[in-house]
Amino acid sequence: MFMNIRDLIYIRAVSKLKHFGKAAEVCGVSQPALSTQIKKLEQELGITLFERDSRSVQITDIGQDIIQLADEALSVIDNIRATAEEARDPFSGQFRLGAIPTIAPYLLPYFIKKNYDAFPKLKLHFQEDITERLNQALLNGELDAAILATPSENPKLDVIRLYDEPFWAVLPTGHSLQTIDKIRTEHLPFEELLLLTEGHCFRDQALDLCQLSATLGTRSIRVTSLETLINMVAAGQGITLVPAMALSGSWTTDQGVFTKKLDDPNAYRRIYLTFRKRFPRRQLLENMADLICTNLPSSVQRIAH
Amino acid sequence: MFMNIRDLIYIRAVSKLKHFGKAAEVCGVSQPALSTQIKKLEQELGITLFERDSRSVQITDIGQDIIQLADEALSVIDNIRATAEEARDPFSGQFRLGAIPTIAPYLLPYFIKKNYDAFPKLKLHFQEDITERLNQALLNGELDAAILATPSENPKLDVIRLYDEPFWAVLPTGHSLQTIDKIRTEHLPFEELLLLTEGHCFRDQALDLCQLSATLGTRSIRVTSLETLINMVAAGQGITLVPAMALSGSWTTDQGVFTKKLDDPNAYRRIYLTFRKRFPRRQLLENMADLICTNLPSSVQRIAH
DNA sequence: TAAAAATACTCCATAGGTATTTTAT
DNA sequence: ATAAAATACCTATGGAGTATTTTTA
Repeated sequence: MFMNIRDLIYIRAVSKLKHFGKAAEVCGVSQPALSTQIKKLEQELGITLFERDSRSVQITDIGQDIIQLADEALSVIDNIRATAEEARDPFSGQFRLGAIPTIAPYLLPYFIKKNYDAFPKLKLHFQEDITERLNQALLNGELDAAILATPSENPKLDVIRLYDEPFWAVLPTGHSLQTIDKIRTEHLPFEELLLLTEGHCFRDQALDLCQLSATLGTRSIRVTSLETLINMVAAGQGITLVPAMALSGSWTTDQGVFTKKLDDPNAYRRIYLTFRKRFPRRQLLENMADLICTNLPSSVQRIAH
Repeated sequence: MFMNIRDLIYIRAVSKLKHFGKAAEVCGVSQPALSTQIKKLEQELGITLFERDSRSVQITDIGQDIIQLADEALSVIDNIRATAEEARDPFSGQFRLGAIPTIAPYLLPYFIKKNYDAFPKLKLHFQEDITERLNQALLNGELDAAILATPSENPKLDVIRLYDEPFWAVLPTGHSLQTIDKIRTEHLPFEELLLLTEGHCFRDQALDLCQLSATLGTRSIRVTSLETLINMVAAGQGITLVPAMALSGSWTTDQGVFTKKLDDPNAYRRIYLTFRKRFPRRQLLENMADLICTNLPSSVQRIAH
């Protein structure tokens, strides 16, 4: 014996129609079913809601109060259904997307407009941070997905592969390598290599490619953006590597640098959409990944699914 | 499959404890019971409320919204229970009492204070009107009870007998009847009789006692209060009959009238507490009737129950 | 007599229990 | 290996149906 949402619907119907039989019909149940349920509710509450005989139904004072509250409760319940109904569309609601600093400023401009066109009901929120903190945010539910260049090793997370992004060399104009047709990794003067500060995954990826220890390049001042790195190259402070999409702003020799894609099959990184395995709107993730892949610049290689 | 109040309690518990097992314990059910109910609710709503695995439970965005609404709904449900709980006391809430004009001004002063002392939580509302309209108000639920001098013939209504009220003759000082020791009905000069307007039951009761036709006394101007009637007697315009309690204001010969109880076993009227048979707070009616009976002036005869 | 609510009973859907499996750390 | 949720399966409660009775205008 426990008050039921259906009971509230029953007493609301009776209070409106002042007739058990008609109320039962409206509720789609038999008159005895409705009568017994109302009687049970009255017993549970210990009060009489309706004064009734075979001719008429009258609502008691307390019944009036209770039914007003029942109306309130039912309207909140309706609200629950409506809220759920609206949210049932996986392409609606909010979506919190993270991206690392060596991707966000280059990829998102492509992405935002397309995304809005494809999912107009989706409210996108962005967060730019380094891989570690994005992973953290994913795990504690502050983010729904993140665009990373690192395949997560956390078993709670899963990924969709997006694209492969080649590495380009950035050298000061007039550098001896400018005359070489195909620049390979081993051609690079490692002692001149400028890198982002620790924590940025691209730093590790570059070091990895060059088979250098992590301690190298720490002499440099703390650099947290690829733009700054290229500017440093232009100022003759060394050379650097950048991911392909960082060059879509078309750096030219006019600005004191020249750029060349590394002629090396290993000189690329793989970009992933990372998310919690349990994230419920999986379809949204798939569609969003597709959207990203079909709107990439030609400098990167899309991965088909 | 229909959303249940219990389901809302379950999801509230899980959202608080972030743990299905502990939530189940708090709810007093087994973990599988709670798990399956929540899963069914999620299916019914078509959304995921919790992201869960064997290590952790996280609330989804939409889950957060739904649980907030569930909290609202549950608080209204609590309100329903609390309201019912409070109203379970039949001596609380409001009570709308009617009384006829030949009773209300004389009885209620005795009654109000005693009633408040006996039922401090009861909010009394009074309505003074003629019998017919009070009966009407009783039947359509505008009144809970009425003090009448007419035993209701309506089968929906029931009565508790309260007291018998003798009739007194009111005559102008110096009237020939003043010298008679025991005034009997047949002594009265019917042609001098002043009465209330039609609709007042006391008019009919007086006519009935004197075995007069209803047309008599209509020559008089419209009088709707016993006070006025007595003043008219004092002014020498005739004689009248009044119910005993109307004289508790102690009219004296100084004011030009003398009063005498009629020496006639039929010269009284019976007063009833009238109410709908189905009125749920029967105990309150009984106690209120007792209260009235034990606080009457000696001019009337209480009826024991 | 007629109309409506209450009661009696039977049935079945489903909430809940126990035991077990799956999953992830 | 452990902790927790999910699943399987069985039981029992209680909501709903049909038939009938009671009530009252």
